[in-house]
Amino acid sequence: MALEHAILVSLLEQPGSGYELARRFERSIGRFWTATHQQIYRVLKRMEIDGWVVGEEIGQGGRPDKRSYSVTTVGRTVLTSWLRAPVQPEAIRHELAVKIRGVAFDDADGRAALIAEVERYRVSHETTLERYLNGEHRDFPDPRNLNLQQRLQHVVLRGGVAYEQMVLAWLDDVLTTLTGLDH
Amino acid sequence: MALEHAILVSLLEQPGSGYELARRFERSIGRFWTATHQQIYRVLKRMEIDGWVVGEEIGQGGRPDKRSYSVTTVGRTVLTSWLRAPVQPEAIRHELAVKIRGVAFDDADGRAALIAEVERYRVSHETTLERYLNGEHRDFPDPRNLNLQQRLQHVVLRGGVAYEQMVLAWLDDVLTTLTGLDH
DNA sequence: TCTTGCTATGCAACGAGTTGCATAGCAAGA
DNA sequence: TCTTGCTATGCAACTCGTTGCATAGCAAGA
Repeated sequence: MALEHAILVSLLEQPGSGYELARRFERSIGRFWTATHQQIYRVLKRMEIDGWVVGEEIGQGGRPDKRSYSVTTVGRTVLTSWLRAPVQPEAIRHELAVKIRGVAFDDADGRAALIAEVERYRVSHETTLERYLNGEHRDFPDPRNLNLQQRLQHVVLRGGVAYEQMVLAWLDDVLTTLTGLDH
Repeated sequence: MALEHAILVSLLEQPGSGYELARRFERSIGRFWTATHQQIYRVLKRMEIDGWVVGEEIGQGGRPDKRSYSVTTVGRTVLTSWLRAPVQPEAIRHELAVKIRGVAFDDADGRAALIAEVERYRVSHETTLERYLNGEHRDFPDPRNLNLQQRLQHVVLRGGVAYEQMVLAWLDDVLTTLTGLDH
């Protein structure tokens, strides 16, 4: 129910095609709301029928035409009324936590394999954190001098940074615990 | 695809009925993997057909019979092979982050409403953190003296605590940012 | 006595999300 | 020249997850 709203926010920040939205979801918005291009195309079509967005066919000579979407006043109204609705509690699904508890029922080999997995997983989170920090330096070089939209984007990015740092610290705790099992 | 595995872990820790599993998912396992009773009943049935678990009908005189499930050797094998598979990156879906970015396209009223929402949301996370800390004191009073299973459960719980503390700190950052917009 | 709430399981319908595949032309490099 | 990869959109089939409803008896309190 909320993909629509994430799309509205993204299109208000910058109009664009389904394809462009899909790429943004891989980067910026996708940090806190994932979606594939399939979902996005399907939802965009429904949103256009409902009058939340309008698509404009743009021929590009050679390449397939693209439909660039922008938000209508109806769409804006939908968004603002959603903004005033209660925030739903997040549904956390952390596969690694299940695996950690599950490894109690595996042997030393399984525990060794999990340690290797956690280390690999740790590297990917380290990479994500670096990407966030680079983006922060690039997009917000002077945090004291930002407009309203940028300040809001910045505080969301700081949330991403805090999340990654927390995960890394916890993964260290996990590794210490796992290696300490066969003391 | 992973609900099955969360159920296997939960049933290995303690066999039980679909109903009991649903309650555990509201508490312990549900911290990092949510599921409703509907999902659990459906998946349990499929798991029994596939031979991962066996159900034993237990009459209780008066109340409806319950089916208590436990994990078969097949189920254990399924679990251990899943434990050795790569950890999938988590799909983060954080509605509040979308709303924060969206509030750039709303007026001062909308921003005031969001501040109230964030405060309400903060209280619920404070409650969750307290519940975790109480559980930690109750279940792990002497952290130096735990068996393997308890040490693994403890490190997962510490992850939950770290997550809630991170969220609370970030929400304070969000509130400062939001109230500072109309300086 | 009547209502509320708990244990215990389940159907049916729907909506959300994933996966595989298909089309189609252009650009860049091996 | 051939392959790979990118832009750009979409169908079809499937699985996952949610919501509303239904049944049924017991226990506890108003």
